Amino acid sequence: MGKQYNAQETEDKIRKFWEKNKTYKFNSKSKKQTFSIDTPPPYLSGKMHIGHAFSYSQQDFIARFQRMKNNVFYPFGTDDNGLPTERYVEKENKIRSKSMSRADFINLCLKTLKKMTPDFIQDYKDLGISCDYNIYYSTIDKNSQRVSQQSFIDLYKKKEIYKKEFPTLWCPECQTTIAQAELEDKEEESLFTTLRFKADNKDLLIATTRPELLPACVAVFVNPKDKRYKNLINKKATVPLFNFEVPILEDESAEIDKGTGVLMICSYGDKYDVKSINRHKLEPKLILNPDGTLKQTEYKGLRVKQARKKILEDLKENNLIEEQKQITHAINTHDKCGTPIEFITTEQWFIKLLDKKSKLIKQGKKVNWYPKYMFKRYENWVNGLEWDWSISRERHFGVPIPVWECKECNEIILPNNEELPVDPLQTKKQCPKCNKEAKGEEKVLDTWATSSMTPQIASAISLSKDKNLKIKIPFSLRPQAHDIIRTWAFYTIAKSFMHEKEIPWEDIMISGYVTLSGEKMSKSKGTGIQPKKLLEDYGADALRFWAAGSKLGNDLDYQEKDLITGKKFLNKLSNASKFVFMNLEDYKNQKPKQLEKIDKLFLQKLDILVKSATYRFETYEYSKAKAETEKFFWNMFADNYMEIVKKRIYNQTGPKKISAQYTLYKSLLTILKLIAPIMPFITEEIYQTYFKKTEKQDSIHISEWPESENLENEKYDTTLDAFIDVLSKVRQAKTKKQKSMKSEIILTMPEKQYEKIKDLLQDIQDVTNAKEIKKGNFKVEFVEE
RNA sequence: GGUCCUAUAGUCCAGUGGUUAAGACUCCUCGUUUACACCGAGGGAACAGCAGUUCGAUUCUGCUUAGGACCACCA
Repeated sequence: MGKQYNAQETEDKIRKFWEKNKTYKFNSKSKKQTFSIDTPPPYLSGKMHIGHAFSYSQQDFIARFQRMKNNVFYPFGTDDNGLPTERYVEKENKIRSKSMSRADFINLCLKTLKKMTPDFIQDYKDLGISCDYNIYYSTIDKNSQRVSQQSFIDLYKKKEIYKKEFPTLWCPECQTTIAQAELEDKEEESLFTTLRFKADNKDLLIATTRPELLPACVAVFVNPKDKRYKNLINKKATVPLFNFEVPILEDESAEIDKGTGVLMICSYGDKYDVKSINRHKLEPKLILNPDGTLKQTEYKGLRVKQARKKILEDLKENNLIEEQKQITHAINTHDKCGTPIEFITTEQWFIKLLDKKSKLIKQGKKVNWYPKYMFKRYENWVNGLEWDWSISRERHFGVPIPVWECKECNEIILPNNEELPVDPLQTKKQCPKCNKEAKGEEKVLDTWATSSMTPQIASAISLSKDKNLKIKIPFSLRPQAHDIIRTWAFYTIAKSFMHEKEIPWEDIMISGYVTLSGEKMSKSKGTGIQPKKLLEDYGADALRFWAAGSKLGNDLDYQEKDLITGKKFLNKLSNASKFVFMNLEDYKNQKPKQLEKIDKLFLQKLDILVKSATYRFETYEYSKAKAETEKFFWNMFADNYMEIVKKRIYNQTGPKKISAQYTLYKSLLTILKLIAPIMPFITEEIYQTYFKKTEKQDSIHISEWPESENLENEKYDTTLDAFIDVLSKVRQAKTKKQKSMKSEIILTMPEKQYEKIKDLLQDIQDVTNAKEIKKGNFKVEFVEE
């Protein structure tokens, strides 16, 4: 090592060392307790994002800490299921998925994924994420498909799954059902038009933003308390332009002062319509095709927006518009493509959720949330659920729904466990009842239906590698970001509850976001910050150092200066280690019979740090562990202790020197271990360079976490604090006089102070370069040359 | 509109019912070359506002303001 620490070079070397030694391989024979982590599988799309670097670093801090205490099960997966992958593969291969068979398209996806996966995973390895990459799954691989299909079959048998024709949230762009969790608000400009309906030969004014749904109008609502319309109740209204009659009904949900107080119910404009139509048992008029075009009338074939425009023109021509104004309002869109959603009646598969809301909240409560308040978000979401989980998707790429339906008697046929994973479009089945051929289900499962099984998937993978190895549910930990509490965390809890009657993990840690000048980073903002570039410029340790800068769950502003600080820390650590071992050449790794008092006091301080840092890591407060260790190292160890022992090390021989050497060795090793989870590369480098020959373990990351020596009963000795106080005063005096720290002095201190540190007089003399120490009023005199 | 989070130097970020309110970057002064100028010593600089609880509030409570997240509304 030179004077300056070269992160890039070292990290490259260390990375290879870990790979060669299989440092992070899960040890199935270990007698230690297993700490199992339900690693988030990232979407395999493009390069690693700074947000990923942030949250994966945070979970890795915990994984590495636990690895030094327990046996860590830390798999790695990629989420290759679903629309983003489908889109990516279509683009990459310049094809349309619907123009080929499902099996062919899945194969193409798998081929494309295989090509890009290694590069993608490399980013995580470069960051030092310490997964066992051999315990790898893709959410579309055979094992995942099997687990996912088993889940479907199990829930079907438990009568938790049903099929129903129902107006569901529909994306006309992706042409598939979506779940409530996939909705995203979007502000949109819209025309708010007040139309002239007719009732009792008079105008009945109704406002709407969706005139294209006029042909689907099935009723008009007014509030029973609304005096204006009382006489119209149960009469008929005529729909403008289309000239058919609909009933005027009273409904308490109609708000008197909203719009004109009258509203039209169409099939279906929004979920309010869906509910209203059900409540009043009205016959829906379905006018939308799955591709978002209109069915009937002369507007047939027009897309929603085109139809709206045309109908408005025609309304205007016929003088049926009373008023029109521009408004902005929020509309629900599909989070994957931003297309406004519609309600379209199709036959879909559902998992029952609404019947177990309170039980799911109870399950959520059993999980330890870090930070605690994140549970509220879970609870709010579950309380707000309005639909069961629609799990079928009209897509090509995904886990096939493993059922056949008899064409004759509609009997549902399930596959046997040995057949899984199965594609019902590839395998033919006959109805056991009527012997007729059954039709394979064409739909695939919602991606969350599969990724909500990650504990079971990872567990199955490990079992396939080692027959004796069953990773139990609940896992120890789920790490994830807060934006997917309502999806990933929620669905996983729901699935484990329905399958195992268990919580999926004991703890859940939720990381915050990376912000830029206080604002949330978004893909649209582009953000020129690429982890890859940062790794090249500053190294993974520095990036991780930054990621350890905010407490769990908090957002953190990205600032380049924090990486510079990290880099400085690396340099300091590297240099301090160099100093220590320069002075340990004649040290035989022996514990001295008698420790010098100041060494003992210093080790006591170190012990307090160990205790605190351990507690911090155990409760996921890695940022505090890091801050405390960082401060101790720089201030206590480097600036104070090292200065204090310099002279003794240089000039003394025998027990006094050995005591200092022992203390330096032990404290440096301890500090390295405490900071190793945060900065794995440099700590490994120092360990390999200096400690390896005397320490047993091959890698610092599988070495024992430092034990605190249980000083509870021992009273804390404040002598060292008093000592440092004196030292600090002397330094102050030297600075004021603009003298060198090495300048020789005569030190006078009060009786009380003198008595307090009387066992450490030699040390204070050494570190302050005092020629003489006297009692009296505090005074620093300089010895002139 | 509802729920939740956040508010500390120019910037980022700790922490506390009584503290000289910590650290980093920046700024100023000085020092230093047998670990380190990516250094050392020292200095300057902060508890959003208003009320309440309290002997005492930056810390607890309420409100206000600002920012953020999630949800709802979208006639």
